[in-house]
Amino acid sequence: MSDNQYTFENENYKKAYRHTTSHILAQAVKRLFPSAKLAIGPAIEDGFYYDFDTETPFTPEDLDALEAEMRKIIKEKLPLERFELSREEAIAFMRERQEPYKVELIEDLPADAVISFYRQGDFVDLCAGPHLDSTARVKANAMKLTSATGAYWRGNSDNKMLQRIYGTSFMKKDELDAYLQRIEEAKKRDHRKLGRELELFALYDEGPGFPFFFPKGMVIRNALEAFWRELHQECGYSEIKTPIILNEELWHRSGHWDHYKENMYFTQIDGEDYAVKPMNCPGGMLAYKRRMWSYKDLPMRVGELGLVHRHELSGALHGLMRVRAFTQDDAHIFMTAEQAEDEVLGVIEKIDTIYKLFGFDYHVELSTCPEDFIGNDEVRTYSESILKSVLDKSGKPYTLNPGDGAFYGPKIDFHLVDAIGRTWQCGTIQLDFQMPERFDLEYTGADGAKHRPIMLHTAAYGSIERFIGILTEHFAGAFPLWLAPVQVAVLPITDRTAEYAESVAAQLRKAGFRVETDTRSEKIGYKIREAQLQKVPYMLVLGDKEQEDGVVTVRHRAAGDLGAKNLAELITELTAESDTRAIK
RNA sequence: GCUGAUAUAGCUCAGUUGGUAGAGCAGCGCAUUCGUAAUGCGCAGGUCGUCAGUUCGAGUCUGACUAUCAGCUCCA
Repeated sequence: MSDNQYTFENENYKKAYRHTTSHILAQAVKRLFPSAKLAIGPAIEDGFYYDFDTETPFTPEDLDALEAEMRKIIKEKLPLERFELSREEAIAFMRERQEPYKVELIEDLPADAVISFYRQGDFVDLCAGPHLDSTARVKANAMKLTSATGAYWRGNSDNKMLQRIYGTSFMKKDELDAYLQRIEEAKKRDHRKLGRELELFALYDEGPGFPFFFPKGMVIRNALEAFWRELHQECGYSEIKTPIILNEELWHRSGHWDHYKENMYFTQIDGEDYAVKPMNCPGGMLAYKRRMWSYKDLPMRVGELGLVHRHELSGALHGLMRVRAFTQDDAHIFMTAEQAEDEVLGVIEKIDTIYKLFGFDYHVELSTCPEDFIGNDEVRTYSESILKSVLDKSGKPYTLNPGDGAFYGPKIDFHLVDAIGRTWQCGTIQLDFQMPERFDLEYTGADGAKHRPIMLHTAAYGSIERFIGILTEHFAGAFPLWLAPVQVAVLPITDRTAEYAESVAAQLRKAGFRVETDTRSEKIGYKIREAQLQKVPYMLVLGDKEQEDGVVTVRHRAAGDLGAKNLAELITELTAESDTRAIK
């Protein structure tokens, strides 16, 4: 065994350590709330949780008391002992202890299974293990119960809601402190807070899930869209715009009525039923059908920044990350089956280009067809094999996500990793044989006969709104120059240099920069403070000296005072920084 | 949608055992003309989320609704 067996470098040890902490929590709950029924309590990403069935929810005071009890249990140095029972013995054992959820769990295990338990003092739990050998191994001052919430038994909203306690534990207090600090940092970066402070966007009670974008937020939106158009033009895409409201009949044809009705908004026009689009593809199908195409026209790559509306559950809404109206950077590629691999590879490269530009790391998931897949088994196998083959050839590592694809086909998802290590699902590539079938899409082949194309549905940002939310948190509001709502703040020191400041600002504007001039009769320190808080990339401090020498003194929001520069020289530098979309 | 919590000025928050609201910042005015993260003084700003109820009297107590927050479920 290696020396690092007993460290968090060892994933298995970390899991066992936290799982043991969760057993200590359960033991504490049984001591303080003897009537509580045990459900499950695994180790998770940043800690652990345990679900209990209790008459009343846990209060913050309960959590404090439980933490104290847990420390006691650690002090008692209880050994953890494993023992095994047969299925019948195990069920009888848990019946006797009046643990109905444990009984249910055991009943779901195979008949010949050997069932293991762990005992620590008076507490026994059904558990596969492994565990630490003693409660004393858990560091009493490096664990914390973080929250108590409701959670459904077995994650199913038809089941009873249980009380879940979340907690975390580390081997050293320093590590716990660092973890708590990271949570604080995430709070500071919260896009809902920054969006308001930087006047980018906001959500109002009048429109739950329907975000407002203010002028500064629109600068970012427009810059992202401009970049999207530029890149897609280079990659051979054309662009369309399809209607937001379309006849209900269309949604029956597309299958959305059967598979997505619960999430759709409906309306009536002149006595006819219409639906607000939750996805852009049906509109894209109609656009394709405007005329007959030749095999020479394929692959046909068509983009659409399409505004979609989805009725999300009220409790699921979250700032810009989860909204009810958003713009997808949708792209549809109509092609032959032979072209599929090359096209998928092309999209993977395109998405890679976009994420790298923002400094995002990412990982890839392959989701196979779900249970309610609308195609036959042959198509299911074939389409899944195409995506798998491309991923294997691309050499990108990926994980498998069985049954998580769209109702019309399998998909490749891109989860990007932000500046503080959180992941977000954004990009997607979905392979679809079904929509072309349902919409009777055709092209004329070299043989003069009519053939059916297949298609890809793809998105890189996923949703512009969510992407802006992620970018806001990723950069903590300090957007790179090309995205910054105000790129340069011109700050005259006294009224004497106000006119000079205006002329500097005018030249910057002429060079294409977004500039604000602060001519209020405030001290320079105050003006700098405001510009810093607004995370403006560059500040130009202009006093009598600068005016006399015809230069500007440059301050960067992160690098600080950069000294005096010739304005023309600065414009050249900033133009390069902006045009290359550099992160500084 | 479900469980729990919260809702007072543009923002962040006070508001004691029920006796019809206060601070800081932001805003506006005046003075100040200043060299790299907050100049001073003054002014204005709220039917206390909404609707009912209890009470002589409700920001404060009760109920319903709405929104938000932490999760569950779901997902771009």
